[in-house]
Amino acid sequence: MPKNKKPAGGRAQNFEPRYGKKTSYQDAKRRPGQSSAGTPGSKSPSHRGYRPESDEAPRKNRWSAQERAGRDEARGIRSQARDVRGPRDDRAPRDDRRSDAAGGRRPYEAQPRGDRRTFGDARPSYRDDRPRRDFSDRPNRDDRPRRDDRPARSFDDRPRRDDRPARSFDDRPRRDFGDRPNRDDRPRRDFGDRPARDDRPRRDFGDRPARDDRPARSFDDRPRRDFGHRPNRDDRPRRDDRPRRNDGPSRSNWAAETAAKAHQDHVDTVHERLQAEAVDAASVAQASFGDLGLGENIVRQLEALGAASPFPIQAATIPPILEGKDVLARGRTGSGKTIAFGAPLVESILRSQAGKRREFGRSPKALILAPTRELALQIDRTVQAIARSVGLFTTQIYGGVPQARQVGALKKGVDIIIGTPGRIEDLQNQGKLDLSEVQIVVLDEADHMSELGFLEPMQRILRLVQDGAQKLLFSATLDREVAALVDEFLVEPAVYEVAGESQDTSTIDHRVLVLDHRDKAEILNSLVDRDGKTLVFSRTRAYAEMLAEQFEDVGIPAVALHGDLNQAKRTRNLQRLTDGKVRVLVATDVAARGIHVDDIDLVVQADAPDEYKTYLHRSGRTGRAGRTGTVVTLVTRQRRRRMTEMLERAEIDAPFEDVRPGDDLLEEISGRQLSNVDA
DNA sequence: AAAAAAC
Repeated sequence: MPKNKKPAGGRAQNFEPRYGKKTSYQDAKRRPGQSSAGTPGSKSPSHRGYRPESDEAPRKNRWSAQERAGRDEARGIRSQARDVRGPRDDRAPRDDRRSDAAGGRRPYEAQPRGDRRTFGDARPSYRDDRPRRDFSDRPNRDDRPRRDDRPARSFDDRPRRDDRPARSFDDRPRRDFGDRPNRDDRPRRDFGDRPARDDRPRRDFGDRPARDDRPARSFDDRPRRDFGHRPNRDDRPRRDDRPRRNDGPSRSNWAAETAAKAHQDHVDTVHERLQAEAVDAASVAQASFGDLGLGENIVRQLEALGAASPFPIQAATIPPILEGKDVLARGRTGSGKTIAFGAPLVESILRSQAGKRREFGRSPKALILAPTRELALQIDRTVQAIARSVGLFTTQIYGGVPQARQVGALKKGVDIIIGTPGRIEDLQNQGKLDLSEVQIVVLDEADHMSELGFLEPMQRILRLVQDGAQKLLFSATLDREVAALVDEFLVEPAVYEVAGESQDTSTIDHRVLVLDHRDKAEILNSLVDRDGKTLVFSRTRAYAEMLAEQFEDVGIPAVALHGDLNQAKRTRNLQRLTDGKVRVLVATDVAARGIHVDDIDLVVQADAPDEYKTYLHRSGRTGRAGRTGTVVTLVTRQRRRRMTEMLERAEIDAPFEDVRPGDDLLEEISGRQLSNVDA
């Protein structure tokens, strides 16, 4: 494990910020349809709204870190080190807590479960241990005491909706492109006018001919392939200086791929650049965050977050980002990408604001975009902590929650916006968000943000930002798919990746179970009936929901995470897994990318993914920061061939094993992790 | 084809 030099600082991304004093503001969670709204929990165990008295006190912890952070943000409250649980020290103790709360491992049958969950929001019934769950939706009740201090906020913002001008996509700016012939040949066209071109060696637009042959963009081919034929070779001179390169296994793989699939075009260029820089990353691995150019406060905060010294991807990207370059970076899952862009972003904004007053109502100077709300929340947890260490403010702008709080924060003035495309565009169109002063834009999961449904919104947003703004694109699977954005918005981007990050050096153990469809349910039950945290992926929302119910039916506490749930439930269910209140989360691909939960040691793909990139991202929910983890993919016999091909594209070696209910193999997989006693 | 992202 070359790049995991400091697994110690490992979970840098999962720390929780210190929360300021909590306020009782909870309108975001209260739902109109909530039946018990306003009344205290029932004293009767049989009542749907039952809430044991003993829950009262501890209940406060129910608020998720992000909710609290968001609330504080809105109220402009400074954090006060009142952490109930330290940033990352909560991990160890949490396990213990878990076993208590969950009652330890129990066989399916053993689980006493009250009435079947009624589906609405509350499926409290079966979990004796967690009655308050239902209340989650209505936070108010519980913490009500606080209400006193703080007037409850009601959806005052709601009304605005009306005044809100409808968003019409028609007026989109991109029209300009009309003149560009490019779409087809798109990439180079732009560069033609751009001066950058000249100095920019890696762009091999010249050879682009490849494009032609490759009319359809296939996502299948991974990006790296490209490197093989990349013309860049020219700039390669650097390689000499950096020895690492050679060792980088990834390189050779790419070369091989390239040879096999030389049809790729411009993207290749980008990638090539990556390799070259990768060497650098390694060479600077010994540098400290301070050496890389970050200020004292930020360095101290990073340390508090568990990031004592920079990971390779961080060492590689921080300097160029501080220099103001546009950067493309690829670092495999769990390699510390959030800090890689978050820390230098804060440092840069800080420098640009040096000597200036923090004015009320100032427009945001940086924008960080993510594909899902959960990821946006998670990124904010890291970036907000860093930003606040130097007096800068962040706010989350994403959908599914009332706008009021977000708009309120914007009115006061924030420095960094972290959010999802839809709401950002929405508020911008309403005139409540001014992006004209944005100096740095980050696209996390950039390749995903360049896919069909995301590309146009991203283009519209980027066009609202001043031309000179710095652009940073990050992803574990960065490939040519980002070309559409790179070509239009980036100038001479530097590309980075960490050498040696091949799947061979991964800490993830991959296996494929071949089964009969009729045995699937039973086999899944066996796999998730374990002590460690398990993340199960399904292809559809309906199946995710169904599986969660199925697991609960056999006594295995489980929650679901997918787009059919309201944001409160999504946030809460993910938090439950993070807290360890449940050890099984069944999710759609909404949780495939970026989400970091410590200690997920088993990822089960109830439905095999269709794309190798999806496979890599889902797998990446485990084995983070050098930890070990297992990924099990269930396939029927008919799908073996497809699965084999996909694994090849992902460059993953995984044994295929036939399995039937009751096989020891299942126990081995499910029990092997963690403190298993059966072993 | 599904999922995600605004209301």
